[in-house]
Amino acid sequence: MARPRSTQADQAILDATRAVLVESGWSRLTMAAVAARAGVAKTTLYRRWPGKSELVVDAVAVLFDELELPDRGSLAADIEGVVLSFAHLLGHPETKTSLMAVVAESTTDAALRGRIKAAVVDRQKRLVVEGRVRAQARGELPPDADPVRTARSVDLIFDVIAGAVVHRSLVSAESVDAAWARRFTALLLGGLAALEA
Amino acid sequence: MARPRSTQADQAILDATRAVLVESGWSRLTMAAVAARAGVAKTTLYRRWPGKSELVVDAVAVLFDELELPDRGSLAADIEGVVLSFAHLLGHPETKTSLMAVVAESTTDAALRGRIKAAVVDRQKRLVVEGRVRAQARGELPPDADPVRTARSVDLIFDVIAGAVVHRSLVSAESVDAAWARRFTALLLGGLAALEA
DNA sequence: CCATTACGCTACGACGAGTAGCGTAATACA
DNA sequence: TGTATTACGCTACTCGTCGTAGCGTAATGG
Repeated sequence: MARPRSTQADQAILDATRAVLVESGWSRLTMAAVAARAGVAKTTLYRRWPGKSELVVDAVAVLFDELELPDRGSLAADIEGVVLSFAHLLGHPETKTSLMAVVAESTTDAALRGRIKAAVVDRQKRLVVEGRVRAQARGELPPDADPVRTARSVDLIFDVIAGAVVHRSLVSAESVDAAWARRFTALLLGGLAALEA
Repeated sequence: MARPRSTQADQAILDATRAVLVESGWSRLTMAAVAARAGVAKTTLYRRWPGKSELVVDAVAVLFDELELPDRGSLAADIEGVVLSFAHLLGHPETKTSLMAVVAESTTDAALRGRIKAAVVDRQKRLVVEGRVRAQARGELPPDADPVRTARSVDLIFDVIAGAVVHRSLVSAESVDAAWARRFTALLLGGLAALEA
């Protein structure tokens, strides 16, 4: 029975966060700058988010939603495709910077860890599930037997794909190009065959 | 023709950095605290390292040197072993916190990226090379043919192993236990067979 | 013994996180 | 159409940390 929060302000703040992130990177992103850019008071930010990390997680999570899995005709082509689009996404400064920054913060903050898991990790596992279903329809993979076993496989594959791409591009600091994607896919496909056997 | 820098102070500073890291984590690690713990003046830190990130990279790099690859009799057992010891290392707060923190910083700092690559990544690739040589001696893998191809394989395998373990334990926030290591190893071995074929 | 450099110390400026308090605007509900 | 209730903007503030300046002192090579 009172004034509700402006959803318009929410949107403006998240947009502004991404914009400032692109320009300044994580370390030089200040709450004051976000507030100014969004056209709201700094206090409004703190009324909605506990701090910088949480704000950035929410602002960045949607960026990963642009990842899709168009049907490229074979499991191999699908994997190569998603590897390359994930790498492309990680090429954007605001994505890599903020993803790593919030992951780093999360190592000493359990609540933040949960937020990342819900907003990014669990949301993107859909890609693995989708690719799997499609491959099964094509007859490239056997149908699911045990649901527990299936869930474990999805988790494993997700960590292998996402982990390898992130590690190569951000830690090893080497480019994820078509040639690398092809070799990685060959490795993964061979592994999948062994796993399902 | 003058007073040289105290190497003893260098050591004390690096030790202190690790100690403070354990107690406070990255975000609450202050240069003042490190200086106090090391028994030196804060200015002495800045005379040697440009900032916090560079100091922490140097302090943490040596932690990864404790990783070894004892001969467990088979390639599968060797991989499982190194996966588990890497996961164990990442279990220590100071390792995971500082590794992620410096990687995050490196996304906007090319010099730091180079420092990490030299001090951590390139140093630890020895593990992959060693496991590979050992497996070849056992006849589990074919001998090297093309050196370029070999180098690419080493890079790929390194990113897959390190990436998957880091991603699972730090991003997905799930534990890397013996069961997971076994499944991951099965996947990787299957992939290696396909890669070498 | 002397020039040179490192070191410890104190003090300081700059900046950003996060909070408090107040007046005002917007909305649900009666 | 009021009226209670809550969001909002604004200003001002505390607090902590980074990074630097300047100075006197200690250690070392020649």
